[in-house]
This record gives sequence, C-alpha cells and structure tokens, in this order.
Amino acid sequence: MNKRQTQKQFTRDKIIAAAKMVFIEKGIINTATSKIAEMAGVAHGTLFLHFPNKDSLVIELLDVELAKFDENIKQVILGTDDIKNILEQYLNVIQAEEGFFSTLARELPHYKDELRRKILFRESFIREHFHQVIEKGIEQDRYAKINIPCALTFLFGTINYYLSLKKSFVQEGSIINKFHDQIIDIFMKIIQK
Amino acid sequence: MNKRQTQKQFTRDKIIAAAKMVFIEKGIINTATSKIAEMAGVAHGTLFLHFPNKDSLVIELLDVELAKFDENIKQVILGTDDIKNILEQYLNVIQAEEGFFSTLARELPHYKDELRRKILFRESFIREHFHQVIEKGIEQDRYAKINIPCALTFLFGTINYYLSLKKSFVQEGSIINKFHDQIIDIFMKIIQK
Amino acid sequence: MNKRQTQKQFTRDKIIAAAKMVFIEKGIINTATSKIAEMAGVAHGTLFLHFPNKDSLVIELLDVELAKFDENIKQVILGTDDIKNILEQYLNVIQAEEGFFSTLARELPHYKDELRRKILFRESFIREHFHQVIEKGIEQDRYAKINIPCALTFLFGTINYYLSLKKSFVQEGSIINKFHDQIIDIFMKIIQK
Amino acid sequence: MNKRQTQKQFTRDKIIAAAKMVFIEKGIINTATSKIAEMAGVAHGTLFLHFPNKDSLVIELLDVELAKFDENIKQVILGTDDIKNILEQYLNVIQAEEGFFSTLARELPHYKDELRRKILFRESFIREHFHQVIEKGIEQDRYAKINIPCALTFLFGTINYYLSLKKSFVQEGSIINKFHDQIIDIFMKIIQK
DNA sequence: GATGAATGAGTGTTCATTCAT
DNA sequence: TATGAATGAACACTCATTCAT
Repeated sequence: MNKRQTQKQFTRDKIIAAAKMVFIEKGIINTATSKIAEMAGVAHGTLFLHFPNKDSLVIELLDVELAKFDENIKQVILGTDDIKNILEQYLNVIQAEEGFFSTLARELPHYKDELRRKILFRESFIREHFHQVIEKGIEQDRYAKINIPCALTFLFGTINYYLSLKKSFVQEGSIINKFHDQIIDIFMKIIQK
Repeated sequence: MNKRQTQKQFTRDKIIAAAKMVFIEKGIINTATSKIAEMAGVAHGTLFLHFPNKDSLVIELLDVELAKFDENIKQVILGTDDIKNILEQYLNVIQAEEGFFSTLARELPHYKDELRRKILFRESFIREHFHQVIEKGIEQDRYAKINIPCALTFLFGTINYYLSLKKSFVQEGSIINKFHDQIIDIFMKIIQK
Repeated sequence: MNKRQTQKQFTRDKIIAAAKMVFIEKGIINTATSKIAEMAGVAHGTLFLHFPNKDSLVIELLDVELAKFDENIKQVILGTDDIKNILEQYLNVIQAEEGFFSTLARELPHYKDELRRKILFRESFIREHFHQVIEKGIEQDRYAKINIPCALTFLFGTINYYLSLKKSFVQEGSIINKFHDQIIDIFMKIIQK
Repeated sequence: MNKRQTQKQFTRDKIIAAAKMVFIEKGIINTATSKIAEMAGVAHGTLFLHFPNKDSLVIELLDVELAKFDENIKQVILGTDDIKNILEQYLNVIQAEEGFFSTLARELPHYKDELRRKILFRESFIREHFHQVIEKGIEQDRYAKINIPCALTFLFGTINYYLSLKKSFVQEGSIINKFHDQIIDIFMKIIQK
C-alpha cells in the first residue's frame, strides 16, 4: 500500500469511526451526512468520495463492526460446549457494545433489504454455533428434543426486543445486565429436558 | 348527529383510514402528511383541521386501532383459563391485522416517549391477563414456578421480533401463521413443570 | 331597528370588541381571524359575514375607536385655549388607551393606503385644533412665529415614536406618563418666543 | 482569497444585495426567503447555507448597512462642532439611503428584541455625538440648558416618524429633502437660548 | 343570519447528492 | 484525493377566505 492509499484508508477509517459514534448516540437514520463528515473532520463531499451514498456507509460500518463482533464471539464461544457458558459470554460481548446493538435493533427493520439480509446473515453464524452445541446436547440426551431454530429465535428475538426498547426498560445503565440472569434462566428452561 | 357533524366525522374517518393504509404499507414516519391527505381525498390543510399535528394523528390512529384490538382480545381471551387457548386466540387476533402490527413493531422504538409509553401501557393489560392465568396455573401446580414477567417478555418480545422483521422471514403471507405452532410450543415449554 | 338587526349589531359589536382586545395584546396583523372569532365567541365564518375581509374589520375597528377618541379629545380640548393645558389633556387621553395607541403606532405604516389615509385624516382634526390655538397665540404675540405644521409634526412624531417603541423604553407601566413632562417642556420650548 | 472563497463571498453578497432590494421595496418581514433567493439568482436552499435562518439574514443585512452608515456619519460629523452643520450632514446621509431607512423605521418595532436592541444601540453612538456637541454648546453658553436626551428623542423620533410614513407624506422623491429645512429650524429652536 | 368544515397556496427550514475547484 | 458551495425536492404546518348546511 503506497502513501496515497494509506492516506485514503485513513480518511475512510475516520469517517467510519465518526459514523459509529453517531450511530450509537442517535442512530444513523436520523443523522445528516454533513454531521458525520463534520465529526470525522473531513469535508462533506469527501464522504461521498469514499461511499457512493449514505446507505453504503451504513453497510460498511455495520460490516466492519459486526465482523469485529463475530471475531470476539468466536473467541469466547468456540472454546466451550456448555451452552449456559456460551450464552453468558454472548451477553457479555453484547453488553460491552450495548449502545451499538441497541441502535442496530431499532434501525434494522428500516434498512434496505440487502443490508438487512447481510446483517441477519452475519447473525446466522452465531446461531449456527448455538445450534450445533444444542444439537450435540440433544444427541447426548442432555437437552430436550426441541425445535432448535425456533428456540433460538425466542432467544435472539427477546434480546433484540430488550435492546430495541432499552429506553423504556432502563433510564440508564445496561439493559442486558439487568435481565442477564433471567434471560439465561428462561432459555435454559426452554432447552432443558 | 346532524349532517354537519356526520360529514366532519366522515372526513376524519377518511383521514384515519388513509393513514392506516399508509401505516401498513410503509409506515407513518416515512410518509408525508401531504401524501396521507391526498390518499384520503382531502386538501393538505384539512388534515391539520382535524389533527393539530402529525403526532396527534398517529396517536389517534393507534389509539383507535389498539382500542379495537383490546376489545377483540378481551372477548376471545376472557372466556377461558387455558393458557394455550388464550395464546392461540391472541395470535389469531394479531394475525388478522398483521400488517398493522408489523409496522407498529418496527416503528415503536422511534415514537416519542409519551406515545411509546401509551402503547406499552395498552399492552400491559393483556400481559396482566396472561400473568393472572399463569399465576393461577402455578398455584394449582399445573405450571412450573417461573419468573412470569420475564417469561412473558420472551413471548411478546419474540412475537415483536417476528413482526418487525416480517419482510425478512416471509415474502408473502402471514409470519404469525408460519410460526404459530412453534411459538406456542416453545412458550408451553417455558411454563411447563 | 327590529330584533334581527339588533342581533346582528350585537354580533358585530362582539367581534369588534374581541378584535380590540387582540389588537392591544399583540396587534391585528399577527393575529389570525380565526383567533378573533374565537375570542368573540362566534364562528369563524361569521366574521366574514360582517366584514368582507380582514382589512375591513381593521378599518371598522379603528374607525370606531378613533371616533370615540376624537369625541373624548374634543371634550377636554375645546374648553380651553391654553396650549399647555390642551397638550396635557391630549397626553392623558392617549395614556388612558396606551396599549391601543402603541399598537396603532407600530402597525400604521403597514396598513393599506386607504386605511392609513383615513387614520391620518382623523388625526388631522386634532392637529387642526392645536394649529388654531397656536395660531391665535402667535397673533396675540404670546408664541414665536414658527412653522406650525412642522412644529406639530415634531410633537406628534415624537409621541408616535415613543408609542411605537414602547417595549424598548419601558418594561411595564406607561411610556407616556414617563416622558409626560419632558414632552410638554420641549414642545413649549419650540413655540415659546 | 482563493477562487472558492471569492465565489462564496460573491454568492453571499448576491443574497444580501437581493435582500436589500427586497427590504427597500416591501420590507423583509413580508418577503419570503424563496423570493429573496430567486431575486439573488440562487437556489432556495443556498440561502440557508449562508445564513442559518431568516432572522440571521436580516441581522447581517442591517449590520452591514448600519456599519456603512456609521462610517459615513462619522466622516461627515466628526469634523465639525457646529450642531446645525452636523444635523445637515446627518440628514444628507439618511437621504442618500432613504428607501432603506424608511423600511427600517417601519419594521423596527416588529423585530425580535435582540435585533431591535442592536439597532438602537448603533443609533446611540450617533446620539452620543450629538449629545456631546450640544453639551459643549451649553457649557459655552451658546445653547439653552435643556434636557438633551429628550431633545434628541424629539429629533430622532420626528425623523423616524417622517421615514416610517414616507408613503403618506410624499408620492415620490425624498421626504427628508422635503422637510430638511423645517427639521433643522425646529431643532435649532429647541436648543437655542 | 350564523355556522364551521374545507380549501390550497404559502411559509421557513432540512439534507443527500453533485461537481467545479 | 479532497474540498465545500450549490442544489432543489421535500417537509410539517398556517391562515384568509368560501360555501353548503
């Protein structure tokens, strides 16, 4: 990568970083591109040099963030076969970026199809891991013979619900932390024999 | 009611009906008041004769619809103490207006605090009924001693999740219908002994 | 005047009375006709039954008020030939309706030509009386041989200036009262030998 | 200043120039921002790129014009201690921009407090100079011991009155010119021994 | 004569995107 | 590559006036 390319990547990163801040604070949908550019310390037009339009910026932002998230998840999840442990780790990782995931939960239904599919596709990797662990547990006769995809939708759906309405559930602090134990309890109830 | 009043109510109803159509099709947040007026077949200004501002129209619309919904729910729910039956009826009523509830699930996190509270407050009546029936079941030793509010959040959260991402789950037809049995199964699993 | 005519006049009076209140409070230009009708306790359309348009209402209102004013002025002014006394009385009468005259001073330049002419014409009667008294004084060698119309423009112009910027000169209370003595002093200086 | 900045300043100047034209013709209050943009030959939105809102445009316009006015005034006023001469110069400068000052006199009472204060504050510099020259004249026993602020209010109030009702006093031509001599005569009468 | 529902042109302001510099 | 001035369609909301009841 020559100097020019390095510089370009640097600018791109600044924009994404600013977009992430804005995303967490009040969401991307309700933020003007000019505001994002301003926070990134670049000209308004520069933003459209790196991203053909606002949507592309959102796609890129979420791609980067969710990739990081996947990475984190894999590290903490893949080591163990204990579903309770895995779920606990999963909640911790979400909690660490709760502002981000709260906005994501709220805005997800409003994204263009392509972007929404992309995000849900990313999620499916994690689902897959949960699925396998539970399946193995069922084979080993440790868990009940349930419909695993549906059970997982209950899990992820509920977490999503909490996140999207975070403002209504807690005034400040972490919503995930508040319901951490209950989420685990109910989910264990779902899969127990 | 004289002709004047009838005519006024008719116009108001036309506006609400148009707003509801628009609400189901693409949501209220992303629809201009001028578009709603146009669909209602009235002048743009007329809309503001009946509602002081856009928010009020949304509030009125949701109030009317959710009141109808509550009425329906009460009729089908109050007659029985069988939680499975109640849940089935509940899903049926939602399915009957699935377009409406899908938009509601998507837009709810974006409403002003007051309106969101109002809607969640309406939901709480239904929650309350579920709560009581389950509580009685626990007392009668038919259900497990679970944390009822949290179990209900799993239920309503999951339904909300399905509704809000309806477009991603089904191309056409009813999402509620598709997952009807699974929702019931999992929830029964949660409360079973 | 039969009953119907009486009723009509009554409604008309109510509208004018409401318009006057509104006029004093925040001016007619910045008040919607619907607001005036509401304050008068009549339907919005009724206003346009009595006055073909907003301007006509203003014309009528000012005509009535200024006629009353003229009446008052004549009673207190015509009795005496002492210009100082006359001026004092004049200021008192204005002070008694200072809210009204303050709005008038502010809005006068924005009225349609015809209305403005009408109002200035009314004022010219009063000017005329001042003129005659001063002229007589000059003939009797009590006052200096000044350009009377111009001297009067100084007087009325200054009073008008104080009234129109009342808000900038006093926070509450009467602006006329505050500068009462100074106005008289300076004007006497103008006409003195 | 590079081409970019030159171009921007040029656009800004075009907007202010158009605003000034409009201001003189029919006042700013009764002119839509879209009209001003159209007259400036720029897009409506461009106006809000240069000024955050309509008020700011008015403030800027008046600030620029009144600064120019102050500059002119200082040059012609400060050189002499002869009050008659000063007043003559003052009237000439106003006459040179009579259309502007006529609108200002009409709209001044309708501006937001802050703006009105700003304008009256600017005027106070000129008042101050008149005050000092008259005061010195009184000390030197050339003028009568009058209440100077009040005398000046008579002067500026009268000029303001003429300007605000210019349309009623003259059909075309200069109102200041028409009453030029009389204004000076009466004011000299006020301060003479 | 009185009503008040309906009108629709008009308002100030926002913002994703373009393009000359 | 980066800039930022310019665009113009879009937005929620206002109000004098009309006219069927």
